Amino acid sequence: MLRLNTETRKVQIKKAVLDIISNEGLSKLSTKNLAAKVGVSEGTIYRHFNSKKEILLSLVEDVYTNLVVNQKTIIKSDITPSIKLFTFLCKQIKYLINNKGVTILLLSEATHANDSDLKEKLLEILKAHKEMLKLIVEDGINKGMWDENLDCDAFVTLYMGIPAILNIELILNKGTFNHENFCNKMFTLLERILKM
Amino acid sequence: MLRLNTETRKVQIKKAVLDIISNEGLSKLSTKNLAAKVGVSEGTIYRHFNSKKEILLSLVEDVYTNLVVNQKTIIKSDITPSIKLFTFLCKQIKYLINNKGVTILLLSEATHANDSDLKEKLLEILKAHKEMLKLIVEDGINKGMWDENLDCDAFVTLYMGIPAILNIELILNKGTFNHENFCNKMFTLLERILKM
DNA sequence: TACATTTGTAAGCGTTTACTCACTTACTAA
DNA sequence: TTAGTAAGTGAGTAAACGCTTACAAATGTA
Repeated sequence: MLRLNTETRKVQIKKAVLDIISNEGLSKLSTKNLAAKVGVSEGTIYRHFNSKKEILLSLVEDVYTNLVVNQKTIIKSDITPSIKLFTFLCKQIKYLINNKGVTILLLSEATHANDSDLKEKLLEILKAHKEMLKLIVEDGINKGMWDENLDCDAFVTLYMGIPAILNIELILNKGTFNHENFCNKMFTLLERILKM
Repeated sequence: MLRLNTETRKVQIKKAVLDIISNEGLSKLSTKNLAAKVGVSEGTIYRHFNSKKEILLSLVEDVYTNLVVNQKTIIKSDITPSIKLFTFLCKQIKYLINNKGVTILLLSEATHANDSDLKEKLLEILKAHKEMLKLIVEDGINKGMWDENLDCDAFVTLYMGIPAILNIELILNKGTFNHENFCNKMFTLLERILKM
């Protein structure tokens, strides 16, 4: 009977959640399936979390920390808007590829989660991304590098489509998909919109 | 006891499916909930379809007919590539707004449906859209209207992000979202990419 | 060593799931 | 009028769902 402390188990459980979501889909995320994936009994899951919903909430909390807080350091850094945008895109795509389940949570559950707490948190993450991106674009315009006539909000919306379509692209180009290549191509197109 | 023929009921049931998906989410699409929405008993659902899966398959078949086949008429029509692209975008967005559940099916289920038949059909619709769009772009390039150095595939990928992010935008801009405005804004950005 | 605390388990709880079936009701055509 | 058929019903199924609990085993501390 292997015994691990609750912090270690919590990490294991949340990792297993993302694993199940990305490989089997949200509908297969049952507590039974989850326990099996971690390698413990169902009771053990409830030793460390009070409910299934609490697991997802904790997971989304982690996403906020790892993705949003991390991205904020890019905004603050002292680099050109162009490199900022490129770095922002690359970091985001890299994170979402390494945590595929997150994209599904963000885009499926945010639109109609049963639980409004979870939905609110997920929308917060999306809004935070849009705001950060807007800061980068406005910075570039103010510095006279990008077109001041650009519709900033529209650009941000179009940008957000990139993470939204990522999972589909991963399936359609299975095998040949290249992370860096993808980022470069998307950035090239974005630059064409921004340029004066 | 209201009696309707099977064709009428099938239409009702599939409409109810989209209704539930867009208003309550995929997880609430139970046969019990579905029967209640249609206003019949659960047994009646199984009088017209053999399984829940069969309902979804038939629904996706309809989407292919109504969306893909319809879009093909745009490709064949005798208008400039620019207007073709705009019409293509508008028709697609309009359809997805009127059938919100379709977007969720297309993008959530296509990535990890349990049923591979359904997944395959959904991916087919996505591929068909990409191919049609590619034809429009290549036409524009060949006619010397758009930049020949453009990465066609990358453009198509970026475009597909628009329907992918649509549902999120509908929630984030609830109340103020305007269909025509959205299409115009997105098209303006796309044109900036395409221009020489 | 003694004992409290933390972690893990197996069995089982009530509810919901997709689906079935024996039966009833409405329509159609001979 | 009657017989055949298509459509609808309500009670039921086994399996899966999220979750609980009584108890056992490992660990920390005295």
